[in-house]
Amino acid sequence: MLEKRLGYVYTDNMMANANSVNIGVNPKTYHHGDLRSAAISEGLRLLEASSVDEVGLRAIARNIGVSATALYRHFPDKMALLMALAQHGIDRLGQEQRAALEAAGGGLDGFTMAGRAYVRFALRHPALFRLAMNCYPLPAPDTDSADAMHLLRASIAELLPEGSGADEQRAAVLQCWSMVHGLAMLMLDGMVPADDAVIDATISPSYIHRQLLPN
Amino acid sequence: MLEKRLGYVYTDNMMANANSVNIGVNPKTYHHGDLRSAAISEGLRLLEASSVDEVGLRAIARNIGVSATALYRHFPDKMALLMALAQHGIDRLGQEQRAALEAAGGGLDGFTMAGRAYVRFALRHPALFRLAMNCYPLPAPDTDSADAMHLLRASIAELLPEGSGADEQRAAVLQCWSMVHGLAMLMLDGMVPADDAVIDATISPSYIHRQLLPN
DNA sequence: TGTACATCAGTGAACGCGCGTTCACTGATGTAC
DNA sequence: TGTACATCAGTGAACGCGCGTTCACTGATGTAC
Repeated sequence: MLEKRLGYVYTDNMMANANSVNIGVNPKTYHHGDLRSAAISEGLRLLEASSVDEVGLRAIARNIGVSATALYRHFPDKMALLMALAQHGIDRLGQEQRAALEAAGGGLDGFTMAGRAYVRFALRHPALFRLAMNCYPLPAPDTDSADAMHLLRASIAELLPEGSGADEQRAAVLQCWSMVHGLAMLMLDGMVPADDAVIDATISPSYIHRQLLPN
Repeated sequence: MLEKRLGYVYTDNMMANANSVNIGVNPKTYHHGDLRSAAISEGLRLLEASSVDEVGLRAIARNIGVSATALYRHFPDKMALLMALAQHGIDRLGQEQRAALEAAGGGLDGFTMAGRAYVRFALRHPALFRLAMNCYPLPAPDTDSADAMHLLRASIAELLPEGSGADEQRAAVLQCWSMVHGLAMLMLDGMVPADDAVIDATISPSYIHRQLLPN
């Protein structure tokens, strides 16, 4: 029994998560990757229920049933652990956006649904979303570096009227992203009620459509 | 000498700020209000150079030259102190927006300038802005409670085409506020370069104009 | 005018807390001979 | 096949840190008589 051998006290939930995280891990480093993914799973779980600054090395280690120092075999320091959590947040957000876009068949409606999915993700995972936004590095301005960014850019390019220049495209990208991101933050901070109907009314196809009209 | 009598070690800067904060204070509670405003001034000063979680009771008291416990004569706890700082942030932001609006003579241009002022304020006072957004209570949805909120609502109402309904107005308010707020947050978090030209290109009269077109 | 006294904004010591990180260590694993 | 050995993921104790908050206190202020 793996649990016994290493002295871990895994909960079922953690094992399930750890397994999903473990997919594709090099068998030779399986044991190594195991505590690492358990830590990340527990970090993500903590982020669901707490704010970012309640998630630390000690808290994660404690909940995993492992000494705090054990984590230093897998992360150079706390920052690295948080970065790993943030990366998961970015990935999940990107996946949900892409799924929403494709479920609606792309186009104006798909783009709208992707925006709504962004806000709903933020509301469902407030601490994870905040952490991801705080940690994610500045994507190079005009490259395909960030997945979600790329998706956004491609969708906008597709929707803009023919003959639109790079400047117009850039402005449209920022306007859409800002609006969606801003709505998410305002709702997270309690300045706007986190109401589903409000999301739909604010991020609407007609809004996007107007936004993409030629100047 | 006030400084000597109370044993405070005020810096010039603090006295200047404290005085401006003190305007209108009841003379009977002047001594009382004095340390209170010194604490707030120092808190605001610290927020200019640090992140929110480096600003605490002890840090403020230390910089003022006063024991940490002294602050408990003026604030029931740390939260109350942070709330007071947040309120100053809200007030200053509102003032700068109003000034920008009026300097441009209102209308579409004034509204645009107010939006840009919002983003620039956030970039100039990142920690204060974040604190204000984190602390500020949910304004009642359709009242005049929040000053900046009121300003925004009134401007939008003025700019919307005649015959627009309450729903359209509400949506337009949220769309504008979200976009501006989102741009501020994206720049604060380093996801978009904090570039003046980008602000102007993103928050433009033509964008606002399109946004206010009838559906 | 002088004195006794209540008020109350300050003090410093102490509390308990939880954090990130370091250190020397242990003991199971799996390999080389 | 059996044994010696290197590796390295774990351990628990300890470090220093800074925090918010409490406590009993002190001493200047200004008032009532």
